[in-house]
Amino acid sequence: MPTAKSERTRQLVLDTALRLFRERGFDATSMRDIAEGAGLSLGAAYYYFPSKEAIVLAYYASLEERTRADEERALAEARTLRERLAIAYGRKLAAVRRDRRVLGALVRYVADPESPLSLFSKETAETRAAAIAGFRHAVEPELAALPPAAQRLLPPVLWAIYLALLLYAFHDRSRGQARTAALVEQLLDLLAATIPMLALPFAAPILERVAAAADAAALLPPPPPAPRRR
Amino acid sequence: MPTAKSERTRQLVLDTALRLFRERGFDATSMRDIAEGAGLSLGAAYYYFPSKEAIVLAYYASLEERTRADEERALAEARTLRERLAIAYGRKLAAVRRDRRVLGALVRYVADPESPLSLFSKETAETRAAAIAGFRHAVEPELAALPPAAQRLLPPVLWAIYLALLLYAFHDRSRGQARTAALVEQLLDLLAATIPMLALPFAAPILERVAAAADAAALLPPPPPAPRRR
DNA sequence: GTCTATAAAGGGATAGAC
DNA sequence: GTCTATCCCTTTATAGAC
Repeated sequence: MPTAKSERTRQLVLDTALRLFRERGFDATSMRDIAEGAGLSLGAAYYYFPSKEAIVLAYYASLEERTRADEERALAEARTLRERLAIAYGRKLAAVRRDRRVLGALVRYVADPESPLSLFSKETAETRAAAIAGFRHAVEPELAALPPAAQRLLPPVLWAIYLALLLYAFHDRSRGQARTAALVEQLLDLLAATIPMLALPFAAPILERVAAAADAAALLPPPPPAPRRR
Repeated sequence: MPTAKSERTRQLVLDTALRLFRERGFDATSMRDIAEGAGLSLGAAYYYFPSKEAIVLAYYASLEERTRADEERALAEARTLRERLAIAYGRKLAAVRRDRRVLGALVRYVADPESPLSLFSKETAETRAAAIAGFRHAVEPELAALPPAAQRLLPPVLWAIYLALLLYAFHDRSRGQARTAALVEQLLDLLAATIPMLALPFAAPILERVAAAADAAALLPPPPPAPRRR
């Protein structure tokens, strides 16, 4: 059971690390710098965080937690599809905007097949599922009108688009990430216009094929969300 | 000017490193191991390669070079769109299949905004442009029939799909990468069936919008490929 | 030009004493 | 919980042999 003092020290290490990361970048900040900045020994810093990347991960986790409730609330009030998508995409991109350099340190791990932090690892399965569920939540009202294949495909596809957006945002050095913002606006227009079109007859056979391909690759969450008639 | 002997030694370092990378993985192999394995001093290894990642990069470059001509030849003989896409996608994926662990060491850099090896860095612009040109080459015969927006979009989009496939392949631990192979087959069917559909009237407005969004984000190669009438 | 030998700076991570 | 001491790593550097 962590004492209050321990919790304070941990927070001190975290805050110091984040400050240094923001000032100099992740790679240019050593664990020795962090320990010294926090007035601790190197060993003490490692007592709280098993590795340097774990510090960034802790920051990411707290960010995730803080935005979740925020997002739920905003979603409940949103009226149109576009508004709901804007919320789903906007929240975490805002965090990247504020802290591109720090969160960017995680990017290298998410694509690395050997890393437990990888996008597709067992360790991140829960986060992944939660994120996809978030997108499902955002398009819930539209789902019923879509064919079954679209119902299964849409949330993971929105998530994949989100990953691509994140990648773009991390590389976006424009002022205030203006480019990312412009891209998101255009993307939202596009999605709001095209998602309803998935219900049109010509889309069905294509969607079936895409779903079949995704299934062959084990890319979709296994159980189709049991469509029920009332 | 490198002598023949120097070239041999360099190759020896490269071969030894690749052997060890394959046996133990990139991270678990130290430069000391490589030097020792090649019967050289540590300094000699650094004489040939400025860093450990440079060794993997040299391997990647030679791979690229060897496959390029191969691909050109195969493309010239291919008849259908599907065959041409199969060639464009198949070659490098085969290399990943043979050497997932080694090439996987590069994956962490391609998404890292701070790395000069990043997908979007100036240093990799040439490779990027060449890859996109390769996909343009593969769909050349179809392009003329498509609307201008589709002509601009298709090659970079095929390249983006290729990146996603690579990501999938690097994480694919199934035997002989059977999953990736299955996914590619399905994807080829899908692309061969849908690319011609881009010429249908209903597609034009959507394509225009996508192109506008991509332009706002500076995602497309600047000059539209000057369509000329004969 | 091609190396050997050796050292040292600076990093991440760990062991074990207190 | 916190410390010091230590290990092993990458990378740079240097002096000199062939």
